[in-house]
Amino acid sequence: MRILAGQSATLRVERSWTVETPMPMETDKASIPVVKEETIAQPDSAAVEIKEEPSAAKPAAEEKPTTKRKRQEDKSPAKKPAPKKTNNKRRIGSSSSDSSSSSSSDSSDSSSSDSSSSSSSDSSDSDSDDDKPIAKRKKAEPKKTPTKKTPTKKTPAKKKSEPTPKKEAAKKTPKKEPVKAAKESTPKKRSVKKEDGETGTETPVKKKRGKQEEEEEQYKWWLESDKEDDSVKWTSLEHNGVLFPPAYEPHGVQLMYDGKPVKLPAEAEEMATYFSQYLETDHMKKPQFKKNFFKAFKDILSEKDKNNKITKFDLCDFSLIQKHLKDKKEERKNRTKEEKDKEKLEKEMITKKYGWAIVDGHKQKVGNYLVEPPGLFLGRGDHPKAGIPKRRLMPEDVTLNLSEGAKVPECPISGHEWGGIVHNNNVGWLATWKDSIKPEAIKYVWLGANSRVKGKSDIKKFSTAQNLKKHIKEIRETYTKEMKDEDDKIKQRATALWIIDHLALRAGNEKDDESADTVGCCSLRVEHIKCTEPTTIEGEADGGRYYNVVKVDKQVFKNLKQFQKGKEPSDELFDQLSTNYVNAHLKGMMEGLTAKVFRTYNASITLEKELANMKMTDDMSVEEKMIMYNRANREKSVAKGHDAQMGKLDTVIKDLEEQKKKLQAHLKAVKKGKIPEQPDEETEDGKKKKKMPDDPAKIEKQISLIDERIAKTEHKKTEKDDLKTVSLTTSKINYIDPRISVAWAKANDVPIDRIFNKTLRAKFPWAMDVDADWRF
DNA sequence: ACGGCAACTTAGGATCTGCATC
DNA sequence: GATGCAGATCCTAAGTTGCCGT
Repeated sequence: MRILAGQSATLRVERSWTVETPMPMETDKASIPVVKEETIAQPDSAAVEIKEEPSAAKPAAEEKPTTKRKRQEDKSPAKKPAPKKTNNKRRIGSSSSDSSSSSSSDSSDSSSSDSSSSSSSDSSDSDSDDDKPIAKRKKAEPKKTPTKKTPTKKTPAKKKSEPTPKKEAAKKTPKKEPVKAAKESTPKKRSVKKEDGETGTETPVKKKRGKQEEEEEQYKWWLESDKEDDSVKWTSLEHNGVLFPPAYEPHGVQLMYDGKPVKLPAEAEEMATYFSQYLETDHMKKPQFKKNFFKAFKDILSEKDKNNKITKFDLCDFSLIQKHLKDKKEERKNRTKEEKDKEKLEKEMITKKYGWAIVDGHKQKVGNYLVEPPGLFLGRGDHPKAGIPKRRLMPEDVTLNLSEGAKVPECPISGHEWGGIVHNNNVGWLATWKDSIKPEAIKYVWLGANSRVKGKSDIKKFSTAQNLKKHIKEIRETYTKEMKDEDDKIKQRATALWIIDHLALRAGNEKDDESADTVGCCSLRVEHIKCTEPTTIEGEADGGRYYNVVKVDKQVFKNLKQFQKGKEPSDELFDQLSTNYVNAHLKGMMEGLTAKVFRTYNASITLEKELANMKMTDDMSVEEKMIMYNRANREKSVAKGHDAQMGKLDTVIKDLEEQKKKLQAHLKAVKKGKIPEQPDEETEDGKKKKKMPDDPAKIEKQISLIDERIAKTEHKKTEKDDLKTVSLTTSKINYIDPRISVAWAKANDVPIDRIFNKTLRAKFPWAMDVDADWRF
């Protein structure tokens, strides 16, 4: 099992966060051991043992059938597809007008471009500035339950996991919200936008293209006063649906089975092809992956050919297909400029069509508009379902969400129909479907990270974290006190909170055994915590175990011991807790507070503190200032300790050392006059292993070469350790309030683009306006 | 008060890109 | 030009949380 990722990061982090914590946990690794025992506690959080998974086969088997079944059902389109009702004509086509793809690349939206040509689009941009009003303006007509009804999610339909497609709505009653929405926006007009465009009338006036192109780029939604109800995500939504990957084109390359070429049926060939692309990856090290794949492969083979003879994985040789894939890749790399340009153009056309949605009159980027292509499931860790083929999605699998009046996008695959159309403005997704491998998993197409909907929720996240600042003292005092409560449940809760606060462990929901085995706070098991003497070493990562020692205060130490007492290693440490329970309690202490808020809060407050600690002087160059900034950030990212890249270096070193040992042994033998037999071996990736030379001098030379490489790798490792900016991006994206960095940059005259890359800037446009003295 | 599902966020591997180097 | 990298970006698995029904 793996401990939740976040956690590991946490550990180190803690150090920095110390400041704020009531009980300072100073400690650096070094110090740890020294501390007096009682105080110290060292929960090792994470020991991770990789556990082997249950038999892979079984899940696979079941899965498949399901899929199939599902497919059939889907067929029924259910739902009335198009509520189109009124007018609406499509803007769709038009929008595509030209526009620049280029723009797209740039941050926000380049929407402007299009304006020129198509009416529709332009309108959008122009709107941006002024339009806000526009959007709201009319809307009237659909009055009826327009959006309202939307709320119905398809939910009702589904009852349990029935594959039943969506039936849309069961109409759940619209909750009141919708109502509200409706009334508020009295004037609303629905998708005015398009109309405008089409008509070309009024709106255009103001839009006047000219500059607009440039200005429009930004729709400053964060400046809008928003009294609107949070639960209503839009009043009008139009988009062009989703894109499906092209159908599989058989290449005819054969599989070698037991030394003989076999022509595979297209379906099997497709599956074999997906598998072949992973031949040289770590996925091959997971037996489960191969097992699951092969089971599915055999099934499809026997379905297509009653006399299928391919039954043993070990007799399959995919190298021809692999070779073919490599050739194709090579070919792609060598495309001529014209070919590349042509492709680029095609891509732009596609983006133009699918990459945008019109939300309340504003053109906003869509996230992943391409539905997940078929392929093998790549679970992380030792996932029991790794390697199972994900089936190809068809329009029938997909439900779209758009305005009631909006035009329903044409189904991109002829002869097929959308699985359903809903009008739910209480949710932010544009399209959804069920995962074929994990039926309980639902996939979505969302608006882009820089869209209003996503941005608003980001702001909300950070303001909740800011709010925690006001309550943290009391919360900490409370749980510190409660750690001594006689009621075990409260005691557990308090202890868990301590862990969540200090270690940034995730909440830790329950999971079934069909999932990867990871744990978070509430699902920690007795075996994960080891309360040892102070001498334990910290941060030892080897093999599959992640080991970490953290100093905790006396009470926590005592409590953990108590909770472990009398339990089996596999028992839950906090047997009385559930994430629901813990979150409910948190909510009682502060509105909107949940376990994950602590991570955001701690990460943000720490950065702000670290930045404040950096002594900045006016004569520093930007470069020097950046060093300071990175150092402040590092305090946190360092927490990560061994990350993937470091792990890789470790592996390299280990491999080299092993090789060295072998050579040394070989050398010894040779010197003694016996030359050992060296069987033909194959390395994992199927390449022939080179035999070791029998000449002592050569062997020695090889050894010294290896020594050199080891030294080099070690050096690299140190360097990396030092810089460790790793995952900085992640924290910037997810946890740290961007305004902290922006304010710092302004205060120190550092250009924003030195701190935030393009993606970040696009994601946080709302943070760019803060003043230099803004404080979290 | 709980469990399950839907919706949404976050993490981290896979891929792509641009750039430095050989 | 081919290579190798690292950072940016894409993609989607795997979390969390709210809500709703029982």
